[in-house]
Amino acid sequence: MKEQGQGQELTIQQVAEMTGFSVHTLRYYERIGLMDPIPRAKNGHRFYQKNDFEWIVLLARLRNTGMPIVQMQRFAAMMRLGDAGISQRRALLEDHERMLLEQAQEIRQTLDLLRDKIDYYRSWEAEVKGEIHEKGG
Amino acid sequence: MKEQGQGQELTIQQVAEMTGFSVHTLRYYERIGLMDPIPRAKNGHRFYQKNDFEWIVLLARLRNTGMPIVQMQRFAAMMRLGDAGISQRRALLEDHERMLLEQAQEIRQTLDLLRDKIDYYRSWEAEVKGEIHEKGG
DNA sequence: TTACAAGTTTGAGCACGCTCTAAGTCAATA
DNA sequence: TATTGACTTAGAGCGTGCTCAAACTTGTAA
Repeated sequence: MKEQGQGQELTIQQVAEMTGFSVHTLRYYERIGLMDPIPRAKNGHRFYQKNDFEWIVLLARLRNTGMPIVQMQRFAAMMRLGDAGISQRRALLEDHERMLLEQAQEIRQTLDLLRDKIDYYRSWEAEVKGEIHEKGG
Repeated sequence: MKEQGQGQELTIQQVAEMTGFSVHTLRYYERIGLMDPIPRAKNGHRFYQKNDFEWIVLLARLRNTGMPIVQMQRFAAMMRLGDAGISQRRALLEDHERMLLEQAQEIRQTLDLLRDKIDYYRSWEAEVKGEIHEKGG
């Protein structure tokens, strides 16, 4: 029995490979309420559907950009509220958007600094090499 | 005795305020070798000089952009090598540069996604509001 | 039918990066 | 002289986010 329904199911391994989460982490996230309970096959194994997968991809993006678990839990809770949670969900995403803009600026400034230093090291290396060359003949 | 030398010294408090690190963290960083030992006044209090301060600002940028402590320790060790450490230092900074470029891309993609969702929520909110308005008269 | 691979659960363990505590020193002020 | 406040040290403690361990079930392949 390789397929359970319309053949759209993914095993936990497959989801792990596709999202970058470990299987441990996927189970952990389900445990702490970041996902609704994933449907199980008769043998107890999870099978993930398309909409589960898309939710996990969203979680991955949020997590990879530094959203704390507790905030993702709040977001998941708002999802369960349906209409009643829309404004809160928007507010939470707008908060994260602001965070990312700040993060992006810090990265830009640090990239500028790094490039200055790298250039400086490069010229220093050239100089040292030049001296060695002179010394060496 | 408010000033110790040319009046360029900073207390640990001042450095903390200026860099965003806590005084605890500044002492911790010194302990674990991220900074050379900071000179002390007769009473044992640290006084930070301009070059100490600049090094700490660099540490702050690296840390704020996600460089792990152990990598900063390697970088600090390379500083102590002088000329011999230049190429390694450049390589380490180039590694971090690459990391930041990836991070920046992840942020851009996530910002796109967030904006889509925020727009979607906004239109959803307008719709729900509209229905309430109709119902309410 | 025996072995193996892939999954399950609950709970413990761990790496990282601080953060705090306790006990003490010192200089300035009331 | 007593108190206050900012600092010192060494070491313990803690929050976050996984990550692993142990014991078990199930389905497939030899």
